[in-house]
Amino acid sequence: MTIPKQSLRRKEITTVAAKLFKKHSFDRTTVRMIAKDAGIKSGSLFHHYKDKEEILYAVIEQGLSGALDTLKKTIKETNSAEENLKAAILRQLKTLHGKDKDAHIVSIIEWSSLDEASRQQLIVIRDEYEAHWQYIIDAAISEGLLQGQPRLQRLFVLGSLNWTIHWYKPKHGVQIEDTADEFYRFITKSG
Amino acid sequence: MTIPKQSLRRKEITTVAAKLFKKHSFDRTTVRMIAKDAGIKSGSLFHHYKDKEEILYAVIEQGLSGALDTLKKTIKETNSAEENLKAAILRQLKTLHGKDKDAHIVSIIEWSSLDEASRQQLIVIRDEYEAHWQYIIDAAISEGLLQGQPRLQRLFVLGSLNWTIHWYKPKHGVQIEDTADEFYRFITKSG
DNA sequence: TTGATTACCTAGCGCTTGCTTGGTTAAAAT
DNA sequence: ATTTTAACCAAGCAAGCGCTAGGTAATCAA
Repeated sequence: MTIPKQSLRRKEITTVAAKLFKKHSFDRTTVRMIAKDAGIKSGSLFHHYKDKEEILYAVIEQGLSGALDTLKKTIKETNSAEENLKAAILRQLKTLHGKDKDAHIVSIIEWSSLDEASRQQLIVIRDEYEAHWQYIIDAAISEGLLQGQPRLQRLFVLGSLNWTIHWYKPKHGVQIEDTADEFYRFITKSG
Repeated sequence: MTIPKQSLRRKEITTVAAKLFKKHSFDRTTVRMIAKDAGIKSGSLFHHYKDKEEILYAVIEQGLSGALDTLKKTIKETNSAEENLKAAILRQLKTLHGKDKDAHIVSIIEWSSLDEASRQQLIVIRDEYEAHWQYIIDAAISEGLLQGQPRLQRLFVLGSLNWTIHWYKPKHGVQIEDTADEFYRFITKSG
């Protein structure tokens, strides 16, 4: 049987899989590749997961949960709407480009590789994540930092940030903080 | 032999493939699916293309070239930097969500499915496309419509627009023009 | 001491995949 | 009238894929 949903070993393998899914995509990553990097034989994977798709599910859950936790903390740690927005932008960029990036990037890119049932389960976390962002955006609009339709503002802001996965390359010299600052000025610049 | 690079039939099949690649992704679209929708047997596909990857190449080339032509026309038709920017935003959204969207969306999403050699060839069109956008952004900065580092401004703007492929659903009632207007206000709003 | 549980391995099955080979037919060119 | 070319089909091969079955060794509770 498979059953053990929260073992340490499973988490390790999930992290290995996240790295591969991000590098090669889900479809082009074979179970043999995952097994090799995890140091086991391919058949042994199915002791931990019932099928390959469950590995993707585990990766995406890890990515979404991690990002949600970070976002929650960020909101708690700040006081004004401006601080909130600034901090959330920086956190989002760090989530996408910091050391735990793999799982979260996979959760964005491979969402459509999940089957409908898995998506229905994970959408709960995703919705909560978006709701927290919406809260930040709404507050920013109330303070006059942003103007316009709340939902569209959130989609524009998050879209720009998420799109950085397609072009941002960390370099020594250019810090992610600089990009975050420039982006904050990009979306506000009213005062 | 394969040789006929610009036949009418090839264009038809490429369009069929674009639709499937957008709906199911490149990897999950089989040559048998493409053949069926094109009304031929799967083996016959290889009379028109040397392998499956060449079909993707054809789709992406179609998508990029189409978008580039449209962008060039848009720049010619307008006069001021403001008109230029407004028009380019609307055209970009129409390219992504209008009737010829498939090939262009595939050119964005499946870029990483190409092998290195194909990418090297197509990067020329892509660079020209980005250069035209940079021209529009630079002009907008000169006029004071935007502020900041030119390259980052372009990436932020295009990122937001391209990200709409993940959420925009055309509805009767809400027009794409409204979204374009709201986006223009989102990125400018200095005056 | 025994029995269950966890974590693996060995070996390979069955299926789908991209692609090939050798032919056919109809139209166009000579 | 004959040859060439373009566009297809029929049949199937080889490779790679996800996944399974049956077994072993170590750990741990009863």
